[in-house]
Amino acid sequence: MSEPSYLETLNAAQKEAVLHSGSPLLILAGAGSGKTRVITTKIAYLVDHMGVPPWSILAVTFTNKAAAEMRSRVSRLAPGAEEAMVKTFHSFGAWLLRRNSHLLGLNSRFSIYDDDDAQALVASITEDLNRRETGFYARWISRAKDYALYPGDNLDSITADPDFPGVYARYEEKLRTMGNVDFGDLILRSLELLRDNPEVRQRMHQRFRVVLVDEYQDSNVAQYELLKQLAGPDTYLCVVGDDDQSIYKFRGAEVKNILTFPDIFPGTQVIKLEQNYRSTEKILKVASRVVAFNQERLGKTLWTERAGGPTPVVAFLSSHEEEAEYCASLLARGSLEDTAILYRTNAQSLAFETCFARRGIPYRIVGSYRFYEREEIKDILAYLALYNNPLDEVAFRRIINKPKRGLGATAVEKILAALDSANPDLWSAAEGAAPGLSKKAAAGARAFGGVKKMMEVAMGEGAGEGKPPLPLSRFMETVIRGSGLLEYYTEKDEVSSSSKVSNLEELVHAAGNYAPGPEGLTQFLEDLELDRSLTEGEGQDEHGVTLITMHNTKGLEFDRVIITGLEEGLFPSARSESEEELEEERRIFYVSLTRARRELYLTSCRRRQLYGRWQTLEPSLFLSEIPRDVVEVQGRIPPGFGGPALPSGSRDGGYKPGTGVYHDDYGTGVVVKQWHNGSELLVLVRFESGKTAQFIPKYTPLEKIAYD
DNA sequence: CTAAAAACAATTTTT
DNA sequence: TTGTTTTTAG
Repeated sequence: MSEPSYLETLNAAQKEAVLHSGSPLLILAGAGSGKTRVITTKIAYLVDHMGVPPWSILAVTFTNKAAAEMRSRVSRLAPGAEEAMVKTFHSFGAWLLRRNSHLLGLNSRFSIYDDDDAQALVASITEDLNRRETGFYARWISRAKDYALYPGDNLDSITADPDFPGVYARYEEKLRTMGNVDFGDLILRSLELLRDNPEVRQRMHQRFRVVLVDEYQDSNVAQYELLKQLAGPDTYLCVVGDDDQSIYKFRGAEVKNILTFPDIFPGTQVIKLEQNYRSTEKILKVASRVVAFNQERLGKTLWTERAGGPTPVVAFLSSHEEEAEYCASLLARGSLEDTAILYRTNAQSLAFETCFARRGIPYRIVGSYRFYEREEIKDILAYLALYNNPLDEVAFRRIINKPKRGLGATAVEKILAALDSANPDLWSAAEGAAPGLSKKAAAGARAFGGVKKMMEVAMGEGAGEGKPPLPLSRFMETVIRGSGLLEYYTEKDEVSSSSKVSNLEELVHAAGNYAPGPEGLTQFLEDLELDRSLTEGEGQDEHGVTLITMHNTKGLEFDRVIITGLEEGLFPSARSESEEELEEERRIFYVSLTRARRELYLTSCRRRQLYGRWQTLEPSLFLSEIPRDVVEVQGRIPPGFGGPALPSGSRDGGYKPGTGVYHDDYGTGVVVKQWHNGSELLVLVRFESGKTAQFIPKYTPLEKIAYD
């Protein structure tokens, strides 16, 4: 058979990766090395030339955007190959659970709880916890599930909180009684399903002969375990990733998954894609030198044929305001669309927004508003979720008194207590509990029960049995009006000139693409739950310079990249104290650097307003890791830059005598002396008040300030 | 129950 | 400084 034309343009390593077969394959794909191209070509080739039926191929990604991109590129390469299943890990889990809900005791129309819902569930099973605390528990539960840990397991690695195992256990119990799942369950319960049901597992092995995983360095332990279950003796397994671009540890991503892949799957062949097609040689040099400081890596060396290009610039500036001005002056030439301004924290965007608005420079901020997280959207979705699963207590609590029906905390408890065989669901429990409630509350409870009947009629179920279901968009309108939310939000919009009603209309519009009836509704809800970028908010200008967090740039590229805020405490973040965390910050830097095609600027400010207070900052450790001869330095060069990298232990030790500090109780003062007592650093400070005090900066918040 | 005052934190984020 | 949550007063 002749070679298809799409193979001709690949380099040797890429081609080898596409043609490889017969053993597990790990593709280590450096930034800009044509990773997506290889993976999509591989799928096309398998279908076109290896006789693999497309439906027996499973390709897993981490984001919906990546899945959509992959799907469209595959179908362009080989018509027919788009039959391959390309899904995110989570949507694959949902697909699997939906088909096997009976084996796991799930409601067949289960809903998927997001982080907010999970937190609401924590709140409902605990007492006297504020939002912060329930948030902690919800996050710990989610993290435990990332690591495939159950309430009975040793959870010390998650938190030392003694109440955590109990809260986690009650959370799980409640979730299972309701028959719903959270995000973590999409992976964890899929894993259980395959592990405990040999028939299901074998069926999957027969169905999926080829399993591909993209961005494997982002996978967590549960996903890794799921992958092991999915890989049968005859499954062709191929994972693609870059250990240097693993930047999601804080949400459970485990670099070890990719580092140890060859050990776990014996016989693995490793192919490295090291030719970079994106950046100039000079940019790559900066990136390579910096990331080489990391110990925990497999080690690759990116190279390129793109010699020449402008020398990367390091600019030392006096303040964040000057930083914004500096960016603005750069933007005076070149294209706005091809430029991105990167920062570590979202709060940093403000200075740029202010400056650019004043100067009339159009900009767009990536990833700020989320349609799905809006109050009115979540409200209406809660009505639908409770319709689909009438035991969904989280949805119930959200909407029972919204709009106001005169049902307070007492009434809610009475209704929940009325759940029994006569009133097996929360709608009828509300009606059943009515006689025991105050007159006003009783009327409200009956009205609430009535909403369900109205929904049934529109859906052609229950009270509406025999009638054809309304189109889904008409059904949505019925719910919005019948629940009373339309009136409620119309009024709110008038008072606070918001546009909640039009957001609801947008949701109705989106429902128009789905089939009428319960199946369409369930699919609609699942799509919304799993893809929250689906209906991005209005946003600012579609064109203009891009303002974006470093994390959000993953997978993107720009002609010109400006990385801002290279200061100790900001980037690397003050929160990253261990060597491991510092390495993760360095990978974030690496990802940021490798986004640039041609021009690269790095800025570092001497002073910056943080949390409303001016702070003096030292240049980032990372700047000292860049060799002087590969960059051009602008501005006043601070001492220490350009020398050997500082040992990481001394990063925070800078309380030289004369350093200005601020203490919340004592006020401003000057360091008199600093010394070490064993491993602890101590400082003696004389305050303006005349008082003198001694601190261990590690435990006492002392802010360094400019003192003159 | 609402509105005003006080207290309190404040990375990174997809599913 | 900012936005949010909790407390308090009415």
